[in-house]
Amino acid sequence: MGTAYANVIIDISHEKVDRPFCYAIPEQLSGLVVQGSCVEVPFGRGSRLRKGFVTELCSVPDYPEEKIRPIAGLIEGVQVESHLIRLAAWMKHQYGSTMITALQTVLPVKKKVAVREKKVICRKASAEELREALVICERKHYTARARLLAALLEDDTLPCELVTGKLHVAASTLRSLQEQGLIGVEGAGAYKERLKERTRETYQPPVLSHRQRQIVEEIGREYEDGVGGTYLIHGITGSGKTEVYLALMEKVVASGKAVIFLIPEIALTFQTVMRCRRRFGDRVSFLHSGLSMGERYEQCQRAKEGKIDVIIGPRSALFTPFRKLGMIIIDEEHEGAYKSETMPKYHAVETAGELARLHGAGLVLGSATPSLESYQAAVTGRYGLFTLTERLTGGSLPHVYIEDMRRELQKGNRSIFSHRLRELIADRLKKEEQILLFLNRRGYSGFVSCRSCGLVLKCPHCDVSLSLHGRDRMECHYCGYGMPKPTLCPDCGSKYLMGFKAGTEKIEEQFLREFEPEFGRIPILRMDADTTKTKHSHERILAEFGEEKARVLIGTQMIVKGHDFPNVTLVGILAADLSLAVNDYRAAERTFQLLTQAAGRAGRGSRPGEVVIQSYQPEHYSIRWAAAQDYGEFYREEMLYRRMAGYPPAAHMLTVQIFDSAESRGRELAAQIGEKIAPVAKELGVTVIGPAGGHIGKINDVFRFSLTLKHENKEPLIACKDEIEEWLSSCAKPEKAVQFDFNPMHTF
DNA sequence: AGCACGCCGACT
DNA sequence: GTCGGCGTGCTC
Repeated sequence: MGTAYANVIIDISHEKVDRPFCYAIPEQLSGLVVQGSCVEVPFGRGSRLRKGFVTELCSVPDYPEEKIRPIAGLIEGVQVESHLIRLAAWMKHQYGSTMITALQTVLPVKKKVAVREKKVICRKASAEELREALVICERKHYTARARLLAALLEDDTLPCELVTGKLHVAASTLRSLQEQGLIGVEGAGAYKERLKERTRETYQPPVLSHRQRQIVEEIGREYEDGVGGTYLIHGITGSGKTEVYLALMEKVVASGKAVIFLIPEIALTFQTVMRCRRRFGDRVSFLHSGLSMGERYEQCQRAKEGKIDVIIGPRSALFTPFRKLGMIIIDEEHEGAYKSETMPKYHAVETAGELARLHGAGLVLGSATPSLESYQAAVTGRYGLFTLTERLTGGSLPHVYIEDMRRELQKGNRSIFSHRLRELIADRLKKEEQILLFLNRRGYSGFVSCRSCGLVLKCPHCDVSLSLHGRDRMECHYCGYGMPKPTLCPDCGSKYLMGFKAGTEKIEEQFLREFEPEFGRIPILRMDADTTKTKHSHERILAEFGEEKARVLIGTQMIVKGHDFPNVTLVGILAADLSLAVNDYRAAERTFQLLTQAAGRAGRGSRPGEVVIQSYQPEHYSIRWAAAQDYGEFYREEMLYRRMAGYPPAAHMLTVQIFDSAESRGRELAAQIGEKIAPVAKELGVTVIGPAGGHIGKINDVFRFSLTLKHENKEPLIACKDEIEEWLSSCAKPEKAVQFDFNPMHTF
């Protein structure tokens, strides 16, 4: 009898009860009640039965035993929530967090500020009866009732929030009036049942290429056979992956099941939205960060009621409560954005795998530069692998030049543009074709340093340098702290305090200096953290460039993701190796992905493109294979290094992150955790590295420490995590003090 | 959410 | 005093 109790989350839409309650499992239900079961439980003063879901089974109640009531009954049938609860439990186990936190990330938002299913109060009796009742109420000084009845004599239906709000009528008053049969409470849904029967435009899907059709047919066949497999579509940029996704989506929707389509948030372009709208009409829904709680709630409702077939959104779209899920599609599967930054730090690709398993659904991953994890799974046969190697437009792959910047320097070229890039830029400026200049460095913004003593101005709250914005303002990218740039060095008093401009800004300056004398005024757009601060500036800049309002676009990563500029025939990649400099096991992979993507931006139209990669270490394999557009060779070489060093996906890794506002206390906690797991780790053969200070020692006045655990398999690492979690709960540490990150995307 | 408890003002 | 409205807080 190990599981005599069950934690139950009551199915009421309110924050205050948005947590599990403990109930006893009666003997006749023993064994039948499982995680995710839908049960009836007595809740609240009057032992009214309410619907709830079992989140956990436990043997020891965490509540005074005499107050625990038994579960009244089991509701049969699979509810949408059952799958989500089991998914939450899986996430808690895999990534570490409390069950409540896992549930909160998975279960649809309880309405809170939501446009609560707008209810209306309506008159149920005749005006005559109402007037009589009103007279009685006035005599008895039932002021609230009188107010309501008087209002109902004016209008026979009133919005509920107006009644309970402006008229100050309590819910209990409403109920007693309802029992008297004077009023009725109705959902507004029936009230304003205006079905916008949007006649779906007769849509002609584009003709698929032979290869595209092959992929759709093969995955489609397995889908119809209920295989529930996982597939990786490795397709170069412009090879038409999206059309494959859309065709698959249509197949699944036609079979009566729903599709979840994940995209990295910034990749949701207007074109994607329109393409889906045309095919799925109002049965497709989009999820993005701009949605209010209410809108999100409404989408969940629509999904639950089966009014939506397709949801498109970032990783959180995974938790859309579809009753029947047929397929999950993840585009740009390698993107770091699919890993959650908050607890539980889940990876959407792995989580999608589990969700698909629970539903017996298919999982389709797509990328031009698959993550090593997915590609390994594909080549070892766990995933079905499909490749798309031809550009749809028929356009050939761009010609790629690698320029060794060390040699440029030897030849006396001290400019940031190599000789070849400069020639090609001049050529494009003459031909009126567009140029993309990509600086391979995220968040490389300017800093301020003293020429006299070498001091770099740092944020007082974080262990990072302040970046220069405009002429004389300094800001911290991590905590938002800002201050004016001092005129004198705060350390040595020297007046030679220099501001170094952000990378993109400097390139713009140099570009103009070198080319304006010859070509006159050149319209340039710049895209970086500085120019994309306001809300839609990101889209605006890309749109302007697309409309050819500028000849040149200079930017960091954000300019290379999924945008088609047919008139771009030259891509310059400056400092290709900058992303290799970071101390991170994924650096080479990220460099390869960025370079491949950037190169893929050239020659998407009818004219062939050229790409110049400038680097100080052109012999590096990630640069060489990116230039050759050879993913397979890159994969082989990179896997060799990962295997040698024991990094994912060759092995598994867990970073235990420790946060504390007091440095010594944090260091001590890290040491304690290290001691605590040492025996377990030794027994399981887990390698423990650290404790060590975080790569950035302090962010927002919170100090950071970490331990890194490695093992060939994931299970021993999970065991270590469980051990730490158990110890932590026994000494009542705040929940956020220790966090777990399995197979991290960045060094901590 | 929904229900009880308890305080407060107006009446048999 | 007592009745009922209305604010507050708890529900395993």
